[in-house]
Amino acid sequence: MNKAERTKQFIIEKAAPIINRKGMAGTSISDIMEATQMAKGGIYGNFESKEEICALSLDYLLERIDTTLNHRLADHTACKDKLFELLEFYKSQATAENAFGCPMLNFGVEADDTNPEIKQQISKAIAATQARMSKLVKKGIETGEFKKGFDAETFSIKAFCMIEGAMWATRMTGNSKQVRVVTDLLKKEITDHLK
Amino acid sequence: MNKAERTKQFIIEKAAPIINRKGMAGTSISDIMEATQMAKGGIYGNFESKEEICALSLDYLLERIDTTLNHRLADHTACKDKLFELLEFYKSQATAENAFGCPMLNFGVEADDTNPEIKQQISKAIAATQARMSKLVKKGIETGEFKKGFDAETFSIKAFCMIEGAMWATRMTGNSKQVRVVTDLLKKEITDHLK
DNA sequence: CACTGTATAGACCGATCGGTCTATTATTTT
DNA sequence: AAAATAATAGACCGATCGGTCTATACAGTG
Repeated sequence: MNKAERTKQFIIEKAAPIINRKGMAGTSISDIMEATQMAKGGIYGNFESKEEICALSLDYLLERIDTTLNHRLADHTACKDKLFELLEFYKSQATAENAFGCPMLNFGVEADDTNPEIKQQISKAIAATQARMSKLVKKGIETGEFKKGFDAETFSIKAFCMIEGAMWATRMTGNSKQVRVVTDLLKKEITDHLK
Repeated sequence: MNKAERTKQFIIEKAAPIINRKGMAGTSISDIMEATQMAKGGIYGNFESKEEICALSLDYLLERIDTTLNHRLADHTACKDKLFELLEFYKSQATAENAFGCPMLNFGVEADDTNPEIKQQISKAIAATQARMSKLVKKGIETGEFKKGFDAETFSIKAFCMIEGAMWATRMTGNSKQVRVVTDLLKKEITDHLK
């Protein structure tokens, strides 16, 4: 990584959490200047536009979640344990002090009706997230861990929607009950499908 | 309603859908000027600030959903039918051409971490929405329509999170499957709890 | 119809927006 | 170390932001 690439990465790492928190329209270049302690020319020497910074920030946030999740799931062998770990991860994200909501939801809600490119990024991320869960269920069936009646696709859609909705509701109401009820229900459903 | 009140209402009715679509930060006064065909002085003669317009727009959107839902539910007597109608309403909102996502979600995501007043409005709306479902389940148990084991609070939390998540996911992916799967699952759960 | 008070238009304000450009400073390469 | 190249600072740009103010137009009342 040469200087330019390192600087680019540095700016994205500083900008991404701010954009996730304040939104794309709500974040100004001066916010990013302040966070990076760089002048405007320094920023624009590395990016074409604010839009590009937003898109790359979203990529960065999504990738970070993906790798974190990959590492955590690798600690377990049983599909049930992997699914449980996944649920715990999202639950912790909803209540964590330093987390400011799911980037998919945050960027997606703003991009809807205004930014087709970002919307496309989100659409892919949703598919990938649901596919991860679906694969875990399917693999669990293959290995004989889960009953054959466990519908992978239905479960992954349901679980995804419930988790996203619950993380948001918990943040809004300041009440962790929402996410707790949801993760408990999903855990029970997984357990019920164990052989 | 005198002139001032009528004008105020008129502005909110024009502004609310725009703000719901483009966001609070993403909507400018000039957008509202264009939609209302009024000059800046005309707008600011009726409101103190853009913030006030946003807050009142949110109130308007929430109330409109509330009254629409009240009317629709009044068409049915059985709690099961009321719950089904409620699910159908949300489903139609997710796929409707003229709807631009749930105002609770749209405003809430943006207000999180930046606008405590709006966040408070959303928090109350979430509680009211869940309470509506919870009451329908409880009433159904009282009237002997539902089995006693139907947990009203758990169901309302789960259903709410699933619906919000699914409406959003359907809008993002452009695939109505998300909301279809979710409403079907919830309908099945309701049916399963019929005596 | 005239009078009076309210409501609106639109010029105007300073601040800030995203973005550009050049002089200067770092970093590489020789 | 010197020369060549890449990267940054910050003044600057026009456009637009939210918001104010006053002259004018309108509505409601006698």
